Amino acid sequence: MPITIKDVAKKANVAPSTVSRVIANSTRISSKTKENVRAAMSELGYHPNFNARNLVNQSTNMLGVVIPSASQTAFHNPFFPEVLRGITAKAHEEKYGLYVSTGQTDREIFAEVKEMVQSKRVDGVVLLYSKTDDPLVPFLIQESFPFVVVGRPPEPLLTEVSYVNNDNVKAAKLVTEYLLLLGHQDIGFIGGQKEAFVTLDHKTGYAKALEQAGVPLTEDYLVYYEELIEGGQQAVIELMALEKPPTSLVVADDLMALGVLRMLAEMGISVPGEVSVISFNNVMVSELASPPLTTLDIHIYQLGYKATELLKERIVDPQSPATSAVVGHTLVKRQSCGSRR
Amino acid sequence: MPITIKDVAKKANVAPSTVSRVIANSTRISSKTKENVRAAMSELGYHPNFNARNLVNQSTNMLGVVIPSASQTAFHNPFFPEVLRGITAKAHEEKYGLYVSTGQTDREIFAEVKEMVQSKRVDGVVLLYSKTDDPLVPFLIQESFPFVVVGRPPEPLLTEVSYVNNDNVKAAKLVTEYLLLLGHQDIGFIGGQKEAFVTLDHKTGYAKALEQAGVPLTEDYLVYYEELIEGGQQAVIELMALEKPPTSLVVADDLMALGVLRMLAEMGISVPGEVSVISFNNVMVSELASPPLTTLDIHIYQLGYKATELLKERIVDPQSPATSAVVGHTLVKRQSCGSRR
DNA sequence: GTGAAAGCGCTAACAT
DNA sequence: ATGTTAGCGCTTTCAC
Repeated sequence: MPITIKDVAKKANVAPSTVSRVIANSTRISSKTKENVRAAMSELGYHPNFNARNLVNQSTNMLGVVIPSASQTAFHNPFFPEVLRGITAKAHEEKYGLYVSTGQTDREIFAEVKEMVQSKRVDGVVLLYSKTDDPLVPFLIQESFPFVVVGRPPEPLLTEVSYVNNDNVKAAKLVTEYLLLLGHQDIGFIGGQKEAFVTLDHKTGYAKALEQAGVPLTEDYLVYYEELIEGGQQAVIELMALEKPPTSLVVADDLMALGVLRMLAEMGISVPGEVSVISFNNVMVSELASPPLTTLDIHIYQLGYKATELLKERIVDPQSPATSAVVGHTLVKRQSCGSRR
Repeated sequence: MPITIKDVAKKANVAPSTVSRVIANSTRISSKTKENVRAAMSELGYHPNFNARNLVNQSTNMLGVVIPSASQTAFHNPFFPEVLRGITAKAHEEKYGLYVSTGQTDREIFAEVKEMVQSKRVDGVVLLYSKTDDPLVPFLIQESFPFVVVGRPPEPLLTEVSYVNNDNVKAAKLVTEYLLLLGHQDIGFIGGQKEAFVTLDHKTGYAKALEQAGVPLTEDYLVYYEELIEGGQQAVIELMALEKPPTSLVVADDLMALGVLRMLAEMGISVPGEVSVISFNNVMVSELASPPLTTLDIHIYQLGYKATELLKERIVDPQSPATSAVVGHTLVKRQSCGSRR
């Protein structure tokens, strides 16, 4: 039989409400009573029951974190642990608990989110991805439930939802320009999942850079695979089999790039001697690749941290307009890119 | 104003208790009433409020997951995402939600666990580590709160707490013997955190193998560092500076081993030509090392999955005796070990 | 088979 | 500054 607020009240000779006020540290309680009550609390080993508190407060101090359905694979990509670190840090600062989704398929996840929203398991939701035609975003809007997405929502909703993102267009443009300046003309583009906004944006930035440099875009140079080692390997096969294979590669993700490097090595193609490789994310392993990967650091941790910050705002004031934040990027030059002159 | 059980009751012309029974799918409700009530529920878009339910049931259907305090760094080690995958999978099967700890220091974590236990935020706890003199285990025992540890508890508590572990002694013995059989005599031991039980066990297995082979143990060959790239690098410096440096290395963790490989490469020492390296865990990146790491797969996913299974048993029947499970290991031979003959 | 009513542990008017 | 009281939304005896 656990100790309740009533037990404390009795022990301290006050009303339950007084105890409640002491817990909330209300200013309208004399410091003497506070002392007494606190003494009684610790003497009895009292601890507030969160379920009771949640029920009356209609909130749980929990944040839901939704990891994409590819999570079996997703968790293999260091991106997720890293965003999680950022989310965790801010959540902890704000005294929020984290409820992580465990669904394995899109349908399961949708059901789970629905449940956590409608059953009020959490006060807000962080979506760790965004892709075209995702049902979650419309659902959350319709329920007018606080949420934030890491990445960006579809164009028409840009002003309606809070999100934090990199400027992926600019990012892709930058890396492409870097390759261009190194003298490369034949630049392959190894994109990630085709439905992901980040992929679309990368493509746009890549195309812009080429256009601006007056280099025609070769459709054959555009390939799309999952952000996994295997994806990178397959992409290389596809690209290197071309009549005129590219001399440099823009790769959507470090992990993919590792696959790329590996396949290239197997083919006896030297990096950066014959082919240059540049990728995105700057996940830890990119440093350990051989050669160490030149990559664009997108500040993943910040992404998570900022997202949680925005989410908190929305929870505290649900009426507040949707806001967004752009996290910068920085080029980390290592040894996978070489000059073509 | 959310829809409550009362609204449904009114709509269906029954009492709230009846609705409750329908939710619980009680057998003592006529199927006709069930139909009616369910119709009313979906028509109104009713969803049970978990906080209310939790309050009366005195449970939350949540599992707490405690990640070690080194989590800033820990999350960098793919071990954690991988156990999490296992936990997640089983939790989802059993319809449990996951509440992950967000504390950054040992003290914060302890406070957090205390809070989640005493405030009944979760029904049980998974401890993702175990080290000597950890206060969490005694605390949870004292509170007689259901929990399970991944790894092993201190000897005296072995029968009191549920845990799932590898046979780390045997594992370390195996890898050491492998090196021995390849003709190595001078085998360095790069352990992880000194307080961790896994480290102690590794050390024991290593020593056993040497003893059994009649090879004297050289104290200088034993070094301990954090399970991180940097740790591996420093360890190599320490070991290679010895008058008679080892010709092979048993490394506590793949990530460390990457650091080892790297530092060795910088020193111009070839692997496996001059020095052989073998490690534990078989985390994805070990395959991508150059040379690809020979490592002992400890089935991390299984560890998490099994742990959750045991935890569930304890929650369902808190009186049941503590149980434990041992997860096997398999040697994954790749290219970082060579013969010495 | 179904309803009435009490109560899980807490908070927040409202009263004093 | 403190006590009284009425719920929060649900489950569960106990009636009938």
